[in-house]
Amino acid sequence: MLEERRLDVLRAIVEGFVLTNEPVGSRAVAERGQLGVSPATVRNDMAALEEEGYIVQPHTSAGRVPTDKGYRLFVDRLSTVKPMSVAERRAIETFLEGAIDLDDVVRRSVRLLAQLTRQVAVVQYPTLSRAEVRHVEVVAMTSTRLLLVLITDRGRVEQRVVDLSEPLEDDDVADLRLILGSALHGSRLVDVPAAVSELPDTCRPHLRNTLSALVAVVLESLVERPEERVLLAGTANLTRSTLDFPHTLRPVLEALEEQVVLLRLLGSSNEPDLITVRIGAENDVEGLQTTSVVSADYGFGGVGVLGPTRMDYPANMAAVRAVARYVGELLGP
Amino acid sequence: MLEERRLDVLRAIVEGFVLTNEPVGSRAVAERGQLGVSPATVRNDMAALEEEGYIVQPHTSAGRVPTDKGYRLFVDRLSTVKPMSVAERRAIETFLEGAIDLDDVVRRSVRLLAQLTRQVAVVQYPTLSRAEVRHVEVVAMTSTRLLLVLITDRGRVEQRVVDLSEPLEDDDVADLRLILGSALHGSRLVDVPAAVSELPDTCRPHLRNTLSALVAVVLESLVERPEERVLLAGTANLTRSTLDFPHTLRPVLEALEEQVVLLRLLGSSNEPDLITVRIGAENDVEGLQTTSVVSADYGFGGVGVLGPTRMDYPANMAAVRAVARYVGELLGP
DNA sequence: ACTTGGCACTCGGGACAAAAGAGTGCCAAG
DNA sequence: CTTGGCACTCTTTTGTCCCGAGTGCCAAGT
Repeated sequence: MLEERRLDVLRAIVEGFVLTNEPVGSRAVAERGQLGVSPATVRNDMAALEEEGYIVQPHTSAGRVPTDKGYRLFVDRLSTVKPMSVAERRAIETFLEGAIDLDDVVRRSVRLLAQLTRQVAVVQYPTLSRAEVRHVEVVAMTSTRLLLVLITDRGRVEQRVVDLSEPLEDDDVADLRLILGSALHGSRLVDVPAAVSELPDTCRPHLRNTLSALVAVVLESLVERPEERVLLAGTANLTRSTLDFPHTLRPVLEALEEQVVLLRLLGSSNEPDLITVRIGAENDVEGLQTTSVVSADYGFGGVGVLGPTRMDYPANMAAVRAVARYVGELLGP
Repeated sequence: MLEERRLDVLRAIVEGFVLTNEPVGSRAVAERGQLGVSPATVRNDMAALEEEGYIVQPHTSAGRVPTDKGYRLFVDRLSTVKPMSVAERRAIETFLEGAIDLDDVVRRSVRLLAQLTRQVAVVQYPTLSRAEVRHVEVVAMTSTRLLLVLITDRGRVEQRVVDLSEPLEDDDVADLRLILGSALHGSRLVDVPAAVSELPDTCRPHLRNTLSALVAVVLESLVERPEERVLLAGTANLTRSTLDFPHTLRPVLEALEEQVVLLRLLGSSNEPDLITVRIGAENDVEGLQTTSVVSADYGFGGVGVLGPTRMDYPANMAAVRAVARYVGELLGP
């Protein structure tokens, strides 16, 4: 059927609106859209598209603007992820290559992504769950306070302070280190809970309490609070669309301060190389219902960008995918 | 001389403007300012104050607004840090008490400070330089890659990855750990460079290269890149004064993304219990010339808030001081 | 059955003018 | 030195008008 052209009209509207930030009228669509039809024809299609809820007009004598539903159709059926130029790929590569550190990789990635897309960028620190324990360290800070340090194979270090109910000798500390070390060395973090849960029962009585405390901390820090962190960059880019968000900016900034919220934004898609797009109200996060999020998984965590629903989806999807791939490679082996 | 009343007029103007965000006229000063004089009298004083550059009028028929110089005089001579209520002190205390972790202390402090002042809050992670080395760990990630971990007495952990030019045996790793450990244990971080710089010369030849590499990393991470980090919260509060910053918001957000800039903001004052206020152009940081910063040192780093020059200085100074004190106590022993 | 040009209609926004208000500076008197 | 009065200056508000953009609908064309 002639749906074909209607979709082209929608595409033209989306692209036009993204470009100009102004409602786009039938004439503009007819001319810029490369369809060989007159404005009047376009108007008919637009009426139909509006009927079905893909576009709206802000007021009677204005052009049309895509709705969330319209953008959704656009990304699902009308947009192709536009491949990045060679120059861009090289830029990404060289920019990330200089990283000296796990933290540095993450820091550089967010900044890069923010710069590339001119949106707010979010990058999650590699999640621990698939990492292996490389080393366990128990250090006495005082006689009743231990510092427990887990070092993983990806160069990540987790630390926890443990307060003890009874004081401890240096020898005991060494013992604990040994016990925990042999129990954990080489296990993947997901398997750690199983590996440690029985430990207290099998050790010398006078260490039992202390070991229980340590084990509890290990379990807590790994299971209950996976301590997933994210890094943010490019909030200044929100002001570019300050025209869009006149006073909607505040709730957005507020939402972005919550780590939990950010994690939820990146959360859902665990399949690498799948790009997730959440448009407007599809984000059931308070304050972000006028924004869209494009995210992807790099294998050990997520990366994404956030901006107004009126964003250049193809470009942002491309950038997110590219960065996710590079980060994945960088942190993979 | 009658300077006395002029200062009262200035105070009334500052307080009025902070309160209402609108230029304040002679009538308002006369009424709200509790001085027993007529508007006409006030006008004379205002003319004088304007003459001397403490206030300006945005346009001919508007009230007066304080200049940076006016605010400066205000904080120097007219404002007393208003003590926090008992309830507030208790709130601070209980809020910070729940911290489980060094990182957690910092996180809670920023949030608290942002909430208390309704400004942007900045808290620096405790600087390493006065900390003592509690433990040194060397872990082999691969045969040519080591992870070096320094654990300090305040529960802070510094880590660095070191790539080696030649592969290493497990025994060697243990040796290295021992050598570094005995050299560093107990030294204050500032003294570490001296403690390690001679090490390579005194050890067995076949470890010399590797040890040099490690030492180089230690030196670099401690001296050249002190890796001072800061945490930020409350950026959303900037939008409250979006009326002040119509489009000045963008450069501010941009500036706040630079760690270096934030460090400079907290930087100068190393004396605990001294509150530093930098007003408007006194911040020689690009983009922050329309903002003021109130900061203090808690002993191992700085805390502060940033907001429009039109801010409630006494209240913010009180909050910053209170938080700095609590954080200092919390991290002190 | 679509497409198209024509046409009347709606509305937002810019231009302009007049009026209202706020606040000042200055002066002359207390 | 203070104060009330007053003229003056600007900004802000309000109101009106008009233009242009864009639409919807219709009747004619293919």
